[in-house]
Amino acid sequence: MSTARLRARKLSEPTIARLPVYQRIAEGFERRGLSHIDSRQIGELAGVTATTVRRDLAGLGSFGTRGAGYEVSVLNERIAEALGHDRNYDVVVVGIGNLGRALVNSSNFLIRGAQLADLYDSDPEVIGTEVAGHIVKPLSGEVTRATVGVICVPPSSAQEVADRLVRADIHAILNFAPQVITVPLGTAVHYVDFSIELQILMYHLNNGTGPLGGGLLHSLGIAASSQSRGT
Amino acid sequence: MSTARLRARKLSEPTIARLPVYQRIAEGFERRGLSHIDSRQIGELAGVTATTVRRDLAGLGSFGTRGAGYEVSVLNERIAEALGHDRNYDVVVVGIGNLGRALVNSSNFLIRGAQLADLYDSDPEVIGTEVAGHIVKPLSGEVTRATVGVICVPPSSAQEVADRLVRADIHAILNFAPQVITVPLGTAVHYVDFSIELQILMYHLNNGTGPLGGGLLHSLGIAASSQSRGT
DNA sequence: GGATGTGAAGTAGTTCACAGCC
DNA sequence: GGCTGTGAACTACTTCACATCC
Repeated sequence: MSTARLRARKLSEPTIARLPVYQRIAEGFERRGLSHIDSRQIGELAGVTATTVRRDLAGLGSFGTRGAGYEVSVLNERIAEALGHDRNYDVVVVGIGNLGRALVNSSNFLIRGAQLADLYDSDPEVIGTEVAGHIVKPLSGEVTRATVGVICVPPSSAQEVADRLVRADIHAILNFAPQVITVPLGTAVHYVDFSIELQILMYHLNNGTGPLGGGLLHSLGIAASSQSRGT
Repeated sequence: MSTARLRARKLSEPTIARLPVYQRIAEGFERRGLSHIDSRQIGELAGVTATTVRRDLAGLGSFGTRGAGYEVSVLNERIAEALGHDRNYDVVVVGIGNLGRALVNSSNFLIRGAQLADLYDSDPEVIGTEVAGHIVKPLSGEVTRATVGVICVPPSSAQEVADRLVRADIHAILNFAPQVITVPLGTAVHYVDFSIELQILMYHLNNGTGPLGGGLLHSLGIAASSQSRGT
């Protein structure tokens, strides 16, 4: 592996959260047939300064061209590498209600490097139906071995589902249920809560000048990710 | 001026993003009939240190009791105030597909201070049906005056919908479509992108020790909002 | 000329450590 | 005893400014 060195670099959390944004921008340029992009353009679209973009990208190795910017195909490639998109992780989704359907049908959710392995639900009406090209399986059975498990069930059954995923030897969980779940040491849980962004918006509305009243065209809030210890 | 509420205090962005998490934890304690909670407990459940919790809460005024912690009802109240939950903002949702339905039916999305005003869709099959107690209106008509507009349509029509919301004098937009939209100065747009959290998870999987490989019980990531390309 | 990449400076956020109070 | 609230120290992140290279 000649590219092993890229793995070794440790990127800061804010940087990691911005890379997917840059990548989407680069993909847009690529679709439009543009071959180059510079840090100022990325910054404007991403809502951050050009300097921040350059710092972030410098962390992936120096692949920009002075005077010309970044080649979009290379940019895409480097970000994909950095984020582990060359890996093809299997993703299982549990809970095929509105949210689960929205996710698996989204052009956006399953990006390169993540592939849908299986869908599970407990509702007999849903089991056996086809969603996003997959037959929904009963939750009662065995869960496929996969890398990432996504929980889209109501909060009341989130913990039960988490336990099941853990039993299936899944060590990375993305939890969309508004419910704190506990898992054994060595398993990662990330929580996604779309009400938080609404609440942040409300805070700023309520307080006049935030990052938005300030007259900016748009504001960018970045994921804060952290961890806790438990039982 | 000092009679005014805690409004005046300016909270840091990371603090604002954590408050909704603390609030959910406090609500959980309240439901379980517990009257007090301390910073260490909140920290463990939220995935941050006890010191961070105390700093954050100190920003809302000193309402803890030394030796005993925080009274959950007071804690809830203070956070609600700080986030502007006493305001009752009207929220309109455009795009009643899977995602729109998931949002409006979620116990979680519409929190105190935000109330659903109207739902819109362009699909004749959907218009006129009842969702979450509201009759879905045609997007072709006039959009109700509201405080916050939520976009849940496919990326290709996101800009068009944004224009319409702006015309309806809405100055705060929450965009779930993976598409950068441009709005006039003075309008705030927050982006929610649930693939980002998955990508962060993948990065850490790929790199072994992240905030998760470190052997922690679980990590807490907060929904990311971001920005991508436009036009 | 024009844009990257990066030391140096500046700013924001977190953690330490402990005084203060219950 | 226990836990809050906070100055002080520390760490992380961002921005400035410019040397560097195409």
